Amino acid sequence: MRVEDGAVADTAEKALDIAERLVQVRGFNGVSYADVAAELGITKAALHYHFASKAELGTALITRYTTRFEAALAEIDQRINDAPAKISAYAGIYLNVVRQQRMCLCGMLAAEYQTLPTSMRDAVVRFFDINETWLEGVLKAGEQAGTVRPRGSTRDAARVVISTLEGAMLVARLRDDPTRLEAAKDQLLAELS
Amino acid sequence: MRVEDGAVADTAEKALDIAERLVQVRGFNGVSYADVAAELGITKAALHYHFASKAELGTALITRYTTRFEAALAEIDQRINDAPAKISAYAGIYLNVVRQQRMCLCGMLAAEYQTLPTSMRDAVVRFFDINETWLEGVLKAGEQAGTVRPRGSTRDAARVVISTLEGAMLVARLRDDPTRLEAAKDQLLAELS
DNA sequence: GTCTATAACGAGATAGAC
DNA sequence: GTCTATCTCGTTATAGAC
Repeated sequence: MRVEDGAVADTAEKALDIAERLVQVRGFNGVSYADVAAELGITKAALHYHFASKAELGTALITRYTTRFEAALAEIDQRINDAPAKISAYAGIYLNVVRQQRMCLCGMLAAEYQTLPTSMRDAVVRFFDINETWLEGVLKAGEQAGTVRPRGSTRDAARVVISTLEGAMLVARLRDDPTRLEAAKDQLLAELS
Repeated sequence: MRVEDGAVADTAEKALDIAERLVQVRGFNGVSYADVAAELGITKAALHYHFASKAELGTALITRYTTRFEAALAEIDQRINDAPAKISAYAGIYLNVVRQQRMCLCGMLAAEYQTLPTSMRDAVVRFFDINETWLEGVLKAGEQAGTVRPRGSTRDAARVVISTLEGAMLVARLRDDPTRLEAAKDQLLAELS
C-alpha cells in the first residue's frame, strides 16, 4: 500500500473491470468467459487460470464491488454530517451508475438470485445488509438531530430508500432516462423531511 | 367468449403458464425450452411447434401478462373510486406476486433488457407505459378530489410508485420477506396523503 | 400435435505444451 | 501466465416420420 503500485492493474483486476461492466449491463447469465476473455485479449483458458470457475469470478466481483461501496459510504461519513445531505450523496452513487447505462451489480444479481451459486447469493445478501445498516444509522442520527423525520421505523425507512433507488435504476435503464432516478431521489428526500 | 370454453387450457396456454412462472423466478436467460417442455410433459420439438422461437415465446409471455394486468387495473377502476384505495389495491397486485416468491415478469425482463430481442423489448416498455399512464390518471383524479397530494408532478409521482414497488420486490425476494413490500406500500400511501 | 433424431453452436472447464 | 486443443454438456432450432 505505498507509492509503488502505480496503477499497473494486473490481468485479474482488468478481467474484473470488464466482467463487472458486462454483468451490470447484461446480467450474470448473459455474460460468458468468452465475452470477458475476448475483450481482455486473452483466451478462455487463460481466464480460467485467474478464476477457476464462473462462481469464483462472480463472488470476486461482488466482494470487490461491496468493498468499493463501503469505501464510498465511509467517504460520505467523513465528508458530510447532515443526514439529508448524506442520503442525497448516497442516491448520487446510484445516479452515477445509471448514467453509465448500467444497473447496480447487486440489484442485477438480485434479479438472477435463484440461479446463482450459494457463495454468490450470500455475498449479494451481505451487500444489501451493509447498505441497510448504514442507511439506518444515518436515519437514526438524523432523527436525533432533528434533520430527518422518517414516517415509520428507521429500519423500514432505510429499506424503502434502497428499494426505491434500485427499482428506479431498473426502470430508468429501459429508456436510458436518468431523470427517473432524480425524481425518485427528490421524492425520498422530500418525504424524509 | 361464451360458456363453452370450460377451462380446457390447451397446450400453448399451459406452456405459457409454466414459462411465466419459471421466468419470474429464474429470468428469461435462466429458462430453456427443455425446462418448459419437461414440466409440460412434451418434447422440446413439440414446444417449438407452438412457439417457433424463444423470442416468440417471450413476446407471447409479455403480451398475455400485460393483458391480464390491464384487466386487473380495469377491475380496480370499476370496484374502487377512492384514489388511495386504488393505489393500495395496485400495490396489492405486486404483493401477491412476491408472496408466490416471484418477481414481476416485466421487472425481471427489465433487468435482462439488454439481452432481449427487439420484439420483447418493445413489449416490456409498453407494459411500463400502461402502468405509468394508469397511475398518473389515478393520481390526477385523486388530486382533484383532494384525496391525494403528490409532491411533484403526477407523472413523476406515478413513476416513483412503480419504481418503489418493483425495487421492493427485487429486494424482498432475496430473503423471501413480503413485509418489505408492505413497508414500501405503507410509505407510498403515507407520502401521497 | 407430438415424436425421434440430429444439426449447429456456445457454454464452462481441463490437459498439457510453451 | 498464456497458449492450443479438446471434452462434455446444454442450448436453440430443424427435418421428417407417425
